[in-house]
Amino acid sequence: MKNIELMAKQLKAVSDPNRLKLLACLKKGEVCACDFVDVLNISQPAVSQQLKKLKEAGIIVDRPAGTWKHYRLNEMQQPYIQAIIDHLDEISFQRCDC
Amino acid sequence: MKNIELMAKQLKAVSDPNRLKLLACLKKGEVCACDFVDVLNISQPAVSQQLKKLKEAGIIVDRPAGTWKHYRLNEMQQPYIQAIIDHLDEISFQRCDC
DNA sequence: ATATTATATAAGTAAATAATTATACAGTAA
DNA sequence: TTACTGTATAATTATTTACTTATATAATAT
Repeated sequence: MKNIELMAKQLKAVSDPNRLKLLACLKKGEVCACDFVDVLNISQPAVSQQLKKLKEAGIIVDRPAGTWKHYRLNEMQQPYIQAIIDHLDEISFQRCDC
Repeated sequence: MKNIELMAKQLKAVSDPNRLKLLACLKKGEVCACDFVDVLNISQPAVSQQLKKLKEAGIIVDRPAGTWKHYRLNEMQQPYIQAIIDHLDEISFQRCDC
């Protein structure tokens, strides 16, 4: 895949309000997948699908933790993705007890 | 419109290979709309529609010049858009005689 | 005025997107 | 084992997207 195609794919992954909110939640560190349902106010499968897109674009990574799955930002980002993350205001939310 | 919605709209405008190529062509300065048809290898109306999306997102501006229309990057960009432009390699192309 | 040229808009279409509900899968606990 | 819980996948649907061709608009030239 050409460079510009890869860039377009990554940008497409972040060009959605719900996925930007996911990134905003992740600015402080790891978050349990279950917490996102209340933040976005969409169904659990929808959250799962959005997380998948960010993961496939290499922007976030996951870590299984028993029944749960914790997500965090990839520590290495393309500069243009990092600039987007930097520009997002953090979103605070109610955490589950996992 | 909330901040994050505006951000998503701008990012959506640049999350397409053809529109990224348009920006890459514009890095050096003004370009006549007609030149883009050969660069993207799509129809003239398709080019016109893609330029419109970038313009509506505030990323490029146009300047009528007789029958022609010249496009250039907006001099003020959001930092996350500027980072994308900075990351693009310039594209050189055959210029028309307008 | 008409003809020509560059660009924009309209209408239509195939593919992609983002949600939904239903179901499957995986790990933990009894 | 079975039951329960968190997450992922499948199937469906409405909307959006990015083209196409055809047509309209606007400026220039004759």
